[in-house]
Amino acid sequence: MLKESIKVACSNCNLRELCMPVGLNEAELRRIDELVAHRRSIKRGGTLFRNGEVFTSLFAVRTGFFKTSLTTEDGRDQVTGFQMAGEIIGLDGIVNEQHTCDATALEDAEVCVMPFDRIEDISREVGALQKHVHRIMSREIVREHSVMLLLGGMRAEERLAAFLLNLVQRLQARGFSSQALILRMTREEIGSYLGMKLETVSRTFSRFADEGLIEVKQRHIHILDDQALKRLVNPQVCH
Amino acid sequence: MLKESIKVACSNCNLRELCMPVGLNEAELRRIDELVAHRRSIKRGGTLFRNGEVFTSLFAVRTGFFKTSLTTEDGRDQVTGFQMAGEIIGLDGIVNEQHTCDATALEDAEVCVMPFDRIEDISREVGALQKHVHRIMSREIVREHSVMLLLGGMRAEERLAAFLLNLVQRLQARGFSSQALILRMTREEIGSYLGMKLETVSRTFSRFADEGLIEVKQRHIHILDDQALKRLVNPQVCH
DNA sequence: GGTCCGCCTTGACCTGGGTCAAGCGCAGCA
DNA sequence: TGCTGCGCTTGACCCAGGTCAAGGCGGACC
Repeated sequence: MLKESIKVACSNCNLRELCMPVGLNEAELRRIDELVAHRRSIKRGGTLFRNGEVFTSLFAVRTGFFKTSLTTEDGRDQVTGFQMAGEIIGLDGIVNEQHTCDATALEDAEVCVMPFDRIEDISREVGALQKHVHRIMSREIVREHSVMLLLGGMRAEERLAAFLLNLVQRLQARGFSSQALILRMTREEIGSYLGMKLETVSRTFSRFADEGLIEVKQRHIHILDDQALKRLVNPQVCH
Repeated sequence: MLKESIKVACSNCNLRELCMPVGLNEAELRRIDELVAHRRSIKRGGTLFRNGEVFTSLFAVRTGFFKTSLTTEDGRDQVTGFQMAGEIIGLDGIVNEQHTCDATALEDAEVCVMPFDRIEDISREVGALQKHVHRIMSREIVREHSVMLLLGGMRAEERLAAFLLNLVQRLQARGFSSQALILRMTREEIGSYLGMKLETVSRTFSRFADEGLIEVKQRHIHILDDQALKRLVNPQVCH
């Protein structure tokens, strides 16, 4: 819960092109800099918000890694997403001004806090921001469509392959290797996200390793044959 | 593709409270009336838009019933939602100005066409509309979370029970019976949405009927014991 | 009124992945 | 340096739901 009052400026943040609209003029940039009220640090295992809490702000991940999850009354829970630097958390809270999931840090993290009424005010003046907010929400909707495809129609190995490819692609967009990655979540969390049990996640990793597609050492994954993974997700059209 | 130039006005549409913000003053109402460019009729089986088409407008369902679905390159497809009167279709297209799914009419239907740049223009002036657009998108995100929960963690009978309860609740909000409903979609489409095969949908309906929870006659469903259905979805917390 | 076709139901069988259980290995801590 | 516990792996077994196959039913069209 600790808040830092360090003056922050999106205009010279190195994640700017991930969080913010591009092509702004000087005046618009200054307005955008007012978006972030402050930053907030969350320790590994801590929560950014919890289901039921009142919604006031969106959060942009600056460093660290989060999961969002929902828990049903009868105790099952479902991971709805994993968020890394530059991604926005909290969109679910807008509709009823109340968060409908938990956001948990999977490692020590820092976020930019953007009060939503401020976002609304500024985006009424700065068209590029308005457009940007719409695109971010639409992107989330499209992402969830692809998760529905994954959960609804794919087999375990297809799901896991799609998951790895997606992670690595996002990491690459952030300047990391496209072969090596470190999983910040447990097998159980991966399983929850992908609709399978942790044992199945583990077995499927082992199978991929046996077949030479990846190397697995704890949470360190090395992708050896991304083409094969891609073929798994999208079995070539037979003709 | 036929377009009608009948002058339409949201301000006295009987679906207004479903599609539009409430509590507007006279001037705002007039602005809102400019949102809908025209109406469009779609015959049963016809498409409102298809994956890949350029995005220009959101659509509000006036009459009829739609499904949205995605098709992978290898031919599998996933129904991502069913939309009825008052609901908004097309949000997925905003992010890349291109639709990412197909929207198909499951019965003869009519929609209001709302050019998105017009929505953006007006919502920069009318705060209530801006808020409304945000809420609609957020609501879609939350809905998809609950579908992920359903696909990720529930068993076949829980999914189908949740599906029926959701449908009937939405119909009730539109003034229809909370006991009787007519399915507008095939067993296969239900199955695709719920991540199960049409045979399993059929068998599960039959099982519900045997147990006296519902009556099934073709696509006519009569709910006899909604409490039991609710218990299925949310097995009572044991204590 | 008959025929056709799409949609649905039901049965028999099979299998992917869930369940249960045992044990391993690394990180943190005394 | 050894202990403890969490996260992970692996094996054996089982079952929900998928697959394949054979009709049935009702609405549309001749």
